[in-house]
Amino acid sequence: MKLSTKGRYGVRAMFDLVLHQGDGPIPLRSIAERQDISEHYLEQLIAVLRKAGIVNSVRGAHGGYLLAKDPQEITIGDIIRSLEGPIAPADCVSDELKDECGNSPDCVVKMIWKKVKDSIDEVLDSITLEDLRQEAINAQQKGNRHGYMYHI
Amino acid sequence: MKLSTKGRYGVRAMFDLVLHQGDGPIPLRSIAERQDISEHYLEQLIAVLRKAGIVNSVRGAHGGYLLAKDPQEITIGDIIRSLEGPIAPADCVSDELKDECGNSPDCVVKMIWKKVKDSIDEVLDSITLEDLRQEAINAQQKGNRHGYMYHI
DNA sequence: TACAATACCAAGAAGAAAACTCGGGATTAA
DNA sequence: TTAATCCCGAGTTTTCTTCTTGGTATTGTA
Repeated sequence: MKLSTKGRYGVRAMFDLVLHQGDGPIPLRSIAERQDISEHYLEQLIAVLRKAGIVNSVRGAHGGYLLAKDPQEITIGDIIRSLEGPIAPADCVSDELKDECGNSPDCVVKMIWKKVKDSIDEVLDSITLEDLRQEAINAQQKGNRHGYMYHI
Repeated sequence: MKLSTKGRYGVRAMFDLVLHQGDGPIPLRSIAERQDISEHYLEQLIAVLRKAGIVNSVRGAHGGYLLAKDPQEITIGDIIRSLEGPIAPADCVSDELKDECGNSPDCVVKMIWKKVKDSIDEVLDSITLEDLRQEAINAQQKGNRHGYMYHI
């Protein structure tokens, strides 16, 4: 039940982007350096986020990436689902994947996975990039220099 | 964010056990056959559950496995954490694993993982084997023959 | 006492998935 | 024209999952 680096790196990269909002296109290299992530690997991840409509890219010199929407319209769930696929502890409660089990709506065990899935979705969909930005600002104003550190 | 077969098989095996409570020790083979799980593989999983104090074993002919506690005292969280380790989307919010990040209590990204972890734990710890047994009985009484099917 | 049915144990094998790495091509501001 | 950037596809390494193999130990029963 651990997220892969895709989801974790992706969230950190988007957090980095929202903190640098307004500075024009942010080059991938600078995100990768600040977050200590392999540049080429992050490139693959951000390509997915671009295709999902979460970031826009600007090519050429002085190019980079920008959030494609307002930060309050991008949820952590959007980011993670783009990169990791549907959040589901078992395939039988995944929106996309078909499960091979009988798919009885009353399966007792399936109800467990459904509850877990719903609770994760609820948390992830309730947090936006704007929320993160605000929290980072608050932590910083409290004098906590590490408040906006970029952790795994 | 998918559970491995360890956690999923483990829950199904324990669900199987609680449904056959009172029938004396249940041989692993019969659980494996009903649940369509490799017997030798399930053996490894149930060994973990035995060491965690969730099941007891009876050796020799007519031996098998029994729940070690009352079903209302065994939560799905107990089963899954035994088999999969701590439930945490990232190591920095795992109880057992040390994380290499700065471990700032105010890390904005870490707060996300913490919320996810707490919400999963809350769901899994709120469901006991007795709950599953009751739901299986209810589904059966409603005439739903598949109500207690053993899904992934 | 023999034997069949069980639990218990350790090692390894095959495959899949994760986590990168590499080498280039296309675009654009200066 | 050049340097900085995005874009793309393929390959590699490592780790993890999932399951298999081949046993040994224990115990009820005929």
